[in-house]
Amino acid sequence: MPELPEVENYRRFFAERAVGRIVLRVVVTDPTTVRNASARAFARALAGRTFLRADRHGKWMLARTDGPTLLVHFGMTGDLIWSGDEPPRHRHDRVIFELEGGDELRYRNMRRLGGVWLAHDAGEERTVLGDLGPDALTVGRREFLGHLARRRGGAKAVLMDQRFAAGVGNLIADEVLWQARIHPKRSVASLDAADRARLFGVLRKVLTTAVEEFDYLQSRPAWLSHVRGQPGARCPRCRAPLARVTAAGRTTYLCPRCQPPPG
DNA sequence: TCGCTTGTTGATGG
DNA sequence: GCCATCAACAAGCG
Repeated sequence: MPELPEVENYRRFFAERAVGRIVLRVVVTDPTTVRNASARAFARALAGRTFLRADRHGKWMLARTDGPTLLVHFGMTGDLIWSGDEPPRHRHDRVIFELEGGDELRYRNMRRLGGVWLAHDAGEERTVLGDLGPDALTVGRREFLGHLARRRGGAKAVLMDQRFAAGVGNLIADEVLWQARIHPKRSVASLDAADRARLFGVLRKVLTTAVEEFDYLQSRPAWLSHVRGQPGARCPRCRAPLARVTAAGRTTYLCPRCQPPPG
């Protein structure tokens, strides 16, 4: 599931359910999910701690405690599960936080892409998160355009580069480029001022909308995402059949009429 | 069996 | 050094 909008909703969910609560015990059912500590050290470091705040940067969730910070990446299939919504544990619940009062928060991930890390200070946090660009939801227009001016390469590759703007994944990139009428393989160097301004405005609009409507894939029939991947799908704007190509190494859907190819 | 999946990283070649 | 591509990781589905 998770690109920026999903992770932002996980963050809000975590803030509602876990912030202010004490961790009684941490159960690691899959040690490979804990990435920069042993399962035992990870569990011991968080036991007895209180979750103070939940932040997000791009696709990362950062859960602050009165001890170390818990860093969570959801990969392609990660999720947060609350025991009150789903009492029985599931085989893909790989880390379980037992909270004071008897509730559990569970990190579920079918595939093992993603995981959890601990950071004991700001330096460790930077090491784990890597070289992330500004968060794609909150980046300002000036900073966005400044970063864009220094980049070369295809528009989709740049949008999805976490060093450019953190949080944009394969689906959001397709949606943004389709709404902005920019071909995914178009070189960003070839974009004129109007293209760049449109790209920023659309990115902002798509992300803010998707964050507030968790089921935007279903609830926005005028969006590309609503029909993306369906056999025989047509452009919601002009009804032309969608094209399927590979760009930036990922399956990409676009409208050949609305998004004219480069050259 | 093969191909595909909303992610990231490292190797490789131009 | 930059950029594009591909394999690998991983588990499930059609």
